[in-house]
Amino acid sequence: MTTITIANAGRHDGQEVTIRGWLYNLRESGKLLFPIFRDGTGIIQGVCSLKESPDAFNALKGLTQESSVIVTGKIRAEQRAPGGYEIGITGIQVVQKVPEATPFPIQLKEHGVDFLLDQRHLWIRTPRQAAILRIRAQAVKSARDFMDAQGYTLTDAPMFTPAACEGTTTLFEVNYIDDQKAFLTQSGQLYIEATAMALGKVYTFGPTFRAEKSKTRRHLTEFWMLEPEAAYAGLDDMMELGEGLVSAIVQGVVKHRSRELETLKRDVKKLENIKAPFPRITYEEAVAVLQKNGNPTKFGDDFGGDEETVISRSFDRPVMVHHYPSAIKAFYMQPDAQRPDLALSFDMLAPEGYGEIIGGSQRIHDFDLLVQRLKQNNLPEEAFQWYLDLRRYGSVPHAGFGLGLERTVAWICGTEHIREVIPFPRMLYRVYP
RNA sequence: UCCCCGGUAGCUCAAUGGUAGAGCAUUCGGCUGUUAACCGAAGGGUUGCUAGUUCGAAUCUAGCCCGGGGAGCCA
Repeated sequence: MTTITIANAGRHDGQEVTIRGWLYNLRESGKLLFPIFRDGTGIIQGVCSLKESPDAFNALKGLTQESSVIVTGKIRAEQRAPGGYEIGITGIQVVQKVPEATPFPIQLKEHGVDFLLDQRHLWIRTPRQAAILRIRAQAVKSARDFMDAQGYTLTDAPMFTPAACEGTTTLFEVNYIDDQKAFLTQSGQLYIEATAMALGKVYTFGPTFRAEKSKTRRHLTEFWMLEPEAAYAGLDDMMELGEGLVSAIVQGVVKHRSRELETLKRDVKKLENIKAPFPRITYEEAVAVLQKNGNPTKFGDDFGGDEETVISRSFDRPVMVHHYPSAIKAFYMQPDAQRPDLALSFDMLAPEGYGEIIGGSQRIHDFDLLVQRLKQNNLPEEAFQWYLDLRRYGSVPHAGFGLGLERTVAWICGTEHIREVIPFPRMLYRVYP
């Protein structure tokens, strides 16, 4: 007997097969049962009649949702079945029956956010959530394949750090060994600046932690970030890399996860259009776009969610806004030679109102300027000595950016909130399950 | 930290000052092509907590707790 996955059921039309999975739903119609099974790759309807398979019928009748089962039967094309194929059940083994006293809490209907988040360990079994997690995995694979093909080497940054990377955002403090203080990283950037000077072109990809009191659909306390850094690279190099990376991620998902996008009812045409080059506008041009749309933003203001939405809605592809004022950007960003009040920085804003998915810049490579900026930002110089070493020993112009994985995947999936695109979201006031 | 919204059965919601209800889920019964199946019946409630107003509070008031969305900040 061949054991198959439901996703491949169509290839076994007419064959007797085994499916190992769970009971997703059961419709009973007298002496005829219509169970729907899932196995993580998809769902398929089964048919079981009392007359033809009495043993299987009795095992299945009244069986509770999410009971684990091993089913044997014949695959056949069937117009009336969801998905076009069904399995005519000849045998069933119940691996574990969900007790009636404790039924599976997630039903085939709408549920509230609070409830679903409390049940996240079970929520991920639903077809929609499973599709999202597969798309996330594909996005990671496409991103890493692209970076590797571009000659970038993965160099992992530490999770424990002795000080802030940017000083402004709130850090999680942890007790390190023998009463030392340490913090959970908020970015691997400072460390990959070091590995970039060792290896040339590098990136880091892993979780980062921000103890910000942010309660919005775009924020997680723990999120994953892919950060490239390259020696002898400038702002334009990073914008080119960024548009190539995002194109590769989106096209990889479109190519390999069309079934999942269909499950999510995502408009794939909008994604197929996401190909480099992306539009680029300066900060000053972006301010003009905002003012034309009646937004009160003036030169020198930073953009909030509303502003990002207005700007990104003006384009059908991600747009890169560059040359922000230094005053509203991080201390380590290189000023423009012609316009010292502007930083060689850029943000990439995703379309459809999803906002910033990349933030990047060329870094300050001059020792004295960096020391000056540390002082201006009241950052402890002692903690940054190793970082300053990178400007003492063969300093070169270099640049990089950070891509937020969850924001990118949320946009690709079209989800309302980024909490759905990570298996177990960590948010303000929520660390369960 | 601030602003806005919410908390009623396991779940999704109704009841706006006068006996706390429906659908789903669960249990029992019926149905040979169902599509979140359908039909009939049953069990299931300290209306987030505390105090107050009132003859009477799920409903009005105050405080607190919990959750959601947003601002700031950021990916």
